[in-house]
Amino acid sequence: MQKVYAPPDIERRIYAHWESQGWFAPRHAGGAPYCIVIPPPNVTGTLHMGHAFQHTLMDVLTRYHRMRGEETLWQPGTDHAGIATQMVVERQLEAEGATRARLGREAFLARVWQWKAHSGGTISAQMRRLGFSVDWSRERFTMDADLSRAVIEVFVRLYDENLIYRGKRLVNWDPVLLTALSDLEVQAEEEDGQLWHLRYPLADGSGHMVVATTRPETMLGDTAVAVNPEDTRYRHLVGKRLKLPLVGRLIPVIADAYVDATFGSGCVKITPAHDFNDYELGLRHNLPQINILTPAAALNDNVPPRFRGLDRFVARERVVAELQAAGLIERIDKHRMVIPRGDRSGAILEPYLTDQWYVRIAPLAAPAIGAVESGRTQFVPENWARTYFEWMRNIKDWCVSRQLWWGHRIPAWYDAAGKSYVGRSEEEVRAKHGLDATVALRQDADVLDTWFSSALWPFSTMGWPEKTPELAKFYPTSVLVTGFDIIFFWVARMLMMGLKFMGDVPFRDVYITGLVRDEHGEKMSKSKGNVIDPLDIVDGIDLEALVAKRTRGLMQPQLAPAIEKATRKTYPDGIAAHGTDALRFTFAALASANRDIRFDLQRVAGYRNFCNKLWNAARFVTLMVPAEEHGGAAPAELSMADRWIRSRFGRRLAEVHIALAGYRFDFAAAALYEFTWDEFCSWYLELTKPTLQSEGASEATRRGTRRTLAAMLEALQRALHPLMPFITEEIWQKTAVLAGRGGATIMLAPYPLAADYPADPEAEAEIAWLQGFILAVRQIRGEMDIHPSKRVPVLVKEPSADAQARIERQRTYLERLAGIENIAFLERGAAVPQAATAMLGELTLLVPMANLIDAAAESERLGKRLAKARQELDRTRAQLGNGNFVANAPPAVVATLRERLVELERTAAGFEAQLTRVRALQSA
RNA sequence: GGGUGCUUAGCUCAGCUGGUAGAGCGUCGCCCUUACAAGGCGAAGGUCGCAGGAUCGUAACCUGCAGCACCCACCA
Repeated sequence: MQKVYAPPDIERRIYAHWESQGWFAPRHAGGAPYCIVIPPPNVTGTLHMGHAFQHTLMDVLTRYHRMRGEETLWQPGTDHAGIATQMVVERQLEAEGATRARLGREAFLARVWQWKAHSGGTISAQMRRLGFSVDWSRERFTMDADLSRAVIEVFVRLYDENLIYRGKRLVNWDPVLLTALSDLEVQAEEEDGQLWHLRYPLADGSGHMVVATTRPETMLGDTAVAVNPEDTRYRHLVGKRLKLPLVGRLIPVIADAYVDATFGSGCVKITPAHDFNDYELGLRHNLPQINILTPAAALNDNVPPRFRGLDRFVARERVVAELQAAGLIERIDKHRMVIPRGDRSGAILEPYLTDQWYVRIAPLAAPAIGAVESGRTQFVPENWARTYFEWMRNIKDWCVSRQLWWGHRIPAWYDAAGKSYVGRSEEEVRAKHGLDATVALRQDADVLDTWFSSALWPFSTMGWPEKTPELAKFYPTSVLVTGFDIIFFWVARMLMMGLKFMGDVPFRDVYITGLVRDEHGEKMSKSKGNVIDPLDIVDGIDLEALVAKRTRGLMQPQLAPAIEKATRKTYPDGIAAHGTDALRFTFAALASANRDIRFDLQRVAGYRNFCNKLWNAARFVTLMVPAEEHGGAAPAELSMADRWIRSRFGRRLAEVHIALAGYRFDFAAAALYEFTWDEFCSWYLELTKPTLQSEGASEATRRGTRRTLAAMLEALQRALHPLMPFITEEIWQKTAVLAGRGGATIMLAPYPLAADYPADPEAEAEIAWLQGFILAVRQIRGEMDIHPSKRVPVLVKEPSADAQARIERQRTYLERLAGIENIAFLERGAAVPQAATAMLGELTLLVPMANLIDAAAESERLGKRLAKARQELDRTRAQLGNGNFVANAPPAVVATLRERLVELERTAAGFEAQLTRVRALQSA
């Protein structure tokens, strides 16, 4: 084995092998099914840190359950991501001087498919590099033929049950993308605006009313002015008419409780076609709806000719200017207001009157609420259920039609009169409604919201509406791992659709991960220039390439210099290669509950070092254990250390199993890290050296240690495998044979069970004592700056017979690990030499000072120790002196404290005695 | 206007059902000791945001406040 672990070549080779062997596919081995469906990333997208993070957790679960013998499927696939993908291709066209409209629908779609074919493999290539064990043979795409069929089937069935309808109403309209959006796609942002106070003259010339508005241009579409019915200032005006300025239309003054008399002037202009509240109010009062905008948000022909064709913002200036000129603006206030923007385009949205398809959602939401209430699906952490309930209980009908080309075309056809027919195909529609070939039908031009198909993902990927064996086995899936940002978009909708069409929840658990942020806690985004490609952490990237990557293709190129500067500052040397396993372990270790993760490259470096540590531990084992060790009939005997490490391993495994059952990846990672580094490497490997390298031990004991060494290394690889698949496979391939274990791959080997490593309290107590002894001596050495290669003598003052026996038993280990030349006993009454002192239970350890230790330094050191012991002693005494405590605390707690008191008193007394002696020496 | 999360060592974070405050990184000291200098050994460093309360006892439970972050929401 190489001296330093070099991940890149090893990782690529291993993954290709796993995949070629078909080991990612579910295997029937008698275990229960376990299934995760991947949140399908955008097919043309690239893998970002959030994906890498979430996929790591999914892969940990997948590999863990697979190793436990469960029939495990991680279902991969990608999403067509309607708007996002269409926008990308349109931008490409724009760069070529072409447009979607000029190309035509068919050619445009061909172009998108072409782009998908070209860029669609990026994500899967990245996923392979990160070791994710998805079953590629089942990869799906939301626009595959069978998934599209599922979409149509769902649409038609919902329509047939009157759960989908078409209607003309106000919708959130994106005037740049020229499509309707759902409520969820609206980003409400607070921005600075103005509040214009306009004078509307009464038609009878008896004065005017002042209305306040943030959108003066919409006055051209006003059809009323409303006041609160209780508002005594205006009550007498209700029923009168106003002459709408610039337009001349007569509009009524109406009363409606919606109006807040205390805001603005207490009078509200009503524009039913361009405001959600006004729309509702207009319906209540039978007001006309005058649409004054074109789809691109310019003024249309329903306004006076001089305004026609003006963009909404130009029109605003014109309207304000004309009103101003006419003396109809009372005042203009600054005003903080909420502006709705499209989440993709960033354009200010318009409430716009159009025909759209809607899902009647309340009947679907009710059972989905019930499923979470009853715990059939559980959120982890559970507080996310509150967020879910909050939204679900106030849910509104879902606008599912989009005026795009890229997506699932709505299965509705219209005759010449505009009557719509919904069916699985034109043929079905004609047959069902008796429409022969002479009746011209044209299919609805719109497509469905991307999330409509995503909502079906847990069953559409498994062959629904057919009754497939996959559905029977893997539905409901075990857990969904995703971010809070798509609880509404996706999680809730999957629950609704799953319950509706499969009759059961789509997943048992929903594990909500935190967000991956940059080193300053900022959200990562291209425009901030703080994104990191996970593969750059894995394989490394030099500074120039990183700068280029971050500044290329910016929406706002003027940000490039700042981004470059920040990047050069944060990564002056670029990013070193850390390997996949280190990155994955980092993600797991940072995945605690309820917290975003602030990504810290230093942490990855730490876990890369951990990989190297593990690697070198494996090298040590290969040097110590000969290939022919295993399988021999020769007797073997376990040393205390052998028994100890097995016992410790069992305890750590128990922690890991509990942690993973509760999605505490950080706990699992910590347990394995600490076991590997602190217990296995720092203690156990060191303890094997005296056995294997010195003369004292019997051949049977040496054999026992060699076998334990090999067995523990092997089992440790299996325990670590879900977190660090590559290095563990590599080590396992090289060393499992030493433990008499074989197999084609570690990924199908059984996950170690805690029960196979039962606790051994005797060994744990003995080694704990041994560690205490060694640490005590090392502390003296460290604090006295004794050179590591210098061996020191140790005297044990008046040890009991038991202690003497113990020391004799462990003498070799103590001497070797603490750098002791020789341990001797100081009999009662014998002269106590000048020495540095440590207290270990009832034992006083002395390191004689001759030439080694400076009396002043030891005096200072003892003083510190004594002060610490006294401080604790005081605290313990005070607590035990509290009658209430003794009376009320559980007896076990009191007893423990009493023991500690005795211990502390002994320690303090020992230090005190020694301090007196050292001071005497000093003054002498 | 509702709601959620967070506040613990210089930094990033653990701390499960209340019973002597932990880790990683960083810092300091001594070491290239034959698995590993991407390492070994030792050390320093914390009024657990603030204020009340319940308790024998709280970083942890309750209440209030402050700060930070985020989500939802039709006040023109």
